[in-house]
Amino acid sequence: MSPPQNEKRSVSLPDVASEAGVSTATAARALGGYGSVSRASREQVLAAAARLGYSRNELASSMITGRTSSIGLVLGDIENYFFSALARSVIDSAKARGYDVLVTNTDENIEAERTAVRVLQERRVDGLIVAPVFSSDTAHLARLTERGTPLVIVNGTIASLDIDCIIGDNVVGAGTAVDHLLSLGHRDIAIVFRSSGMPGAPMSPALASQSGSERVTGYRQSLERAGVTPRLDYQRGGGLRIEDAEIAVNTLLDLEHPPTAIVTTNSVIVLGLLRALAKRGLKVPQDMSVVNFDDPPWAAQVAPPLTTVAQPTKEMGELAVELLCQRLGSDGDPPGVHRLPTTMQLRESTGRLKARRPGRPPVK
Amino acid sequence: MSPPQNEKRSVSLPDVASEAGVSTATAARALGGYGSVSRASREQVLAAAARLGYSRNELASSMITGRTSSIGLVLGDIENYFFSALARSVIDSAKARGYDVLVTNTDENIEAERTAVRVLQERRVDGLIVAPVFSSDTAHLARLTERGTPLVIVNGTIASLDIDCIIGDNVVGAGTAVDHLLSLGHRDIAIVFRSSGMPGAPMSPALASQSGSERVTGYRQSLERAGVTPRLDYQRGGGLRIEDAEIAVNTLLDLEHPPTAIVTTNSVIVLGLLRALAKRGLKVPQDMSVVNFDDPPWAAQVAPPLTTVAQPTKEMGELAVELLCQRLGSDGDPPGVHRLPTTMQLRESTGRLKARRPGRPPVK
DNA sequence: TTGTAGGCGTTATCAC
DNA sequence: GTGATAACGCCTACAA
Repeated sequence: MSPPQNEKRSVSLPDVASEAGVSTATAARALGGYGSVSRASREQVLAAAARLGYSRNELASSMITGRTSSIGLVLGDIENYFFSALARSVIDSAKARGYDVLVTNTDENIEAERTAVRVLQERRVDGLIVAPVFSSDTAHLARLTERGTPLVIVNGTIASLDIDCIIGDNVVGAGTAVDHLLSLGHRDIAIVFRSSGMPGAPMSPALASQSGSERVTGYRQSLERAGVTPRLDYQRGGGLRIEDAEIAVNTLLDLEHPPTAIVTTNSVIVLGLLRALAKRGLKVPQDMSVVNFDDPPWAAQVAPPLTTVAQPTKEMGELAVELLCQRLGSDGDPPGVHRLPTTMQLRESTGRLKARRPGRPPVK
Repeated sequence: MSPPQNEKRSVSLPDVASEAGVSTATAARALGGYGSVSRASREQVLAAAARLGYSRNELASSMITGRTSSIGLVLGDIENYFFSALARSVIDSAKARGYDVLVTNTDENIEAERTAVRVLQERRVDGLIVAPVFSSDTAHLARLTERGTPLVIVNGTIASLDIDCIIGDNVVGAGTAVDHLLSLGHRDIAIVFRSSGMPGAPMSPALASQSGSERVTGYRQSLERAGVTPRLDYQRGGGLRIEDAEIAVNTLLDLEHPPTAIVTTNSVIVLGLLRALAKRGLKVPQDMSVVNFDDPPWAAQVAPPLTTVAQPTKEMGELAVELLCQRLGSDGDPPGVHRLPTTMQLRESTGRLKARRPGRPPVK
């Protein structure tokens, strides 16, 4: 005798309609807020819906309208500050425009990325924002655009597709970081980048992400401008986890001629670096200067506060959603690559190079 | 003349069926991997699907089967480490069981929570995991369970509903933190908790979340056990943002008799605390002992490494998904409250109380 | 093993 | 303003 007879078929539009004494069409119009409905009927329908505990089935609605009001977000590693900040920004921006977000984590695994894209497509998301694992292995992304599903790339570019790409100015950003270290007298500058291979492995384009590669490029170019020849053994893959990065840093510290400054290409790597230094009792910046790519909230609060290259994560997320919505509305400028500038946050983890040998006074 | 005639109707099951020269039923069976299909037909269908670039419409499928293979996750603030770690855990666990996750952020706003729950329900998620803003304002959650939608609560309990709740042992956790400070000789111990009101406002149950309130309770009980009367002006709401927490801490530091130790109830608040201390040149732990609730990866890497009360975020997320899946399968134990133990991470941000007045040597 | 036909819950298109 | 009715794309008895 109770209306909410659980575990049965849920109350649907015809139920509401008959309860309100109108047709399903009228009920749909009243509940959907479109077409024209008389005041009286609308109130009848709304009351009936409330009485029955009606909940509109978005699935059915989407099947008809062809849109789900949802977008898919495919990220590499949501534990990395860059991606979590990006996720936050995308979720907020999307909500402001009436979209929900389906978040997927790939762990920088191309197979996971392919699966994610397929599943999201099967869910008929209206559009996708993807931080791609590779900028070359993109058949699954090409298929998306062929089907006409709007796609925006973040933290990478896809040269073969005519779509919007948003990426930080990694070459310049890394360059300014190295320039800064050079200006402090450092010459033995290393870089530890996120890589999919074994931690400690030397640089190889296949191991690093596009962003990572670009940052290494900026690093090299800056050194070469200063007349310093980049050493391969100063360019190490730091793996994906804090522990991996720690191992990679240790291989650097164990070199016969260890670096005096290290650039890290993300916030996971830098934690491994700090851990490795702490375990050896090495002080920052006295024994080692450190610059990190990305500027998480805690960077300013560690001791010493970390000098970083900040990316405009919030703007990137907002722009991604905005561009996606332009495509959804089929208005907007032709797609292209959006390079967003980075900003150097000068704090205290970088110091002037001191002479290595005791007896020679530190340069002042 | 090209097969992928964009902006048209996408290729659907009947298209594949006719291309393969079989009925839609056979095509559906071949693609869905159920029923019995002859080897020959299956290959025909699969080939046709690949040729046409077929992508199954999960929406339509879900309408028939009644399940979407997706779960909704409603969180307070994904920028807070606790929630982002929880999200990561839930997303991973859910994927392992074949579910996608719809993540929503409420910013601890009850209205946003209501909307999120409604929208997710309209999307027909198979179940929901909610970190509730309030443990009392729960009509929208009650409606869910009435409809029969499985629901698991994290970081809170709902006494009025017979559902699974997962929550850290906040009273005990905060108690051990304060016990530790007491054992170091501290008596003037303050606590700054996440609150929705103005930063710096004194404790009020309406301002703090359930977890926050419980942590304050543990704090008070520990003090009282030690014969110390809790002071109201040592219990401050820290708002939601780092900047708010900084303000709250400043009101503490400006007291005529400021505390010698501070407990913070989450990782956003503690960053505000560290910032406030740094700006005043106060050293941790020499001038101020600090314990934080939650143990983000950077806590061990700041200087000094932070003493924290760690929650088992990974286990919480896994358990939430597991319990939800039990409800979905309608097997499993009767629902109840799962209190997960916290673990104290003793590091270096807490030190023995020094005498305040110069002249008296610090206690050693 | 295969095909036919009905239905999931909504929106859209018409007449009325 | 309102009400039949036909889609949307798929699953699933049931019959062949």
